[in-house]
Amino acid sequence: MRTVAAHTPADWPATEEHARAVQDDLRTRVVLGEQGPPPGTGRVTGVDVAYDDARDVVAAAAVVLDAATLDVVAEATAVGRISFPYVPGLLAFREIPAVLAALDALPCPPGTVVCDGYGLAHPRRFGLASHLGVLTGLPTIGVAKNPFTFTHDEPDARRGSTSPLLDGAEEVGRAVRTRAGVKPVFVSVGHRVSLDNACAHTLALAPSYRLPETTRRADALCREALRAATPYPA
DNA sequence: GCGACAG
DNA sequence: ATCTTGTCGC
Repeated sequence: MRTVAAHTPADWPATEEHARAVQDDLRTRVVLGEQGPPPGTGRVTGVDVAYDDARDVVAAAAVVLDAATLDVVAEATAVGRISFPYVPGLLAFREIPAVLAALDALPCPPGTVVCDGYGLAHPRRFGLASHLGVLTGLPTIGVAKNPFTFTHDEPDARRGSTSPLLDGAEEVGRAVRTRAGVKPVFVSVGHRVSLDNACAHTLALAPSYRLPETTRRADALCREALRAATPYPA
């Protein structure tokens, strides 16, 4: 497993206003017409990020799984300085530099990338998963643990049931029940994947727990990387 | 103006 | 995200 240094690009937005302008520019490049790779085939990569705000340290992890077996095929981590404060709607600017570094450190192609957070389900329709997809060209989906500012009806209690995630009358994603009787996860399209396919991927990746194996593995790994790397730079 | 708000 | 032990329940 490889650990690399993550660097915030020199032209990274320093203000919320600038960050929003970047989103409004990049959003035009999201590809929505493709269905994306079928679930259970090829590789699927989970990415996640952990923070130590007090020490200004961020750690990202990318974990590649065999989509058919959910076995870990490869892992990489990246450690750096925090590139942006947490602002609802601007999460990508906080997570992306470290995530890109972790993806770059992988020894193999990531396949479809599963993000912690949203894609299209976003105030400007350009959440973390969409942003990462546009920057990498990879198929991406967003799986979030909370409904953010959106509304939804409770899906049926059985595993596999879904209900629309709504911004007013517009379906921006779906609440997906990955475990019977347990709070659903909130799935949205990132880039080059349809919503139906994103939901199918999510279910295929979560046979035993609420969260997809991709995010569970990436979450555990980035926390470990944060513990091992603090403080940074050493 | 106030409250809500992915991670 | 992060601070944090035990505890109730399937």
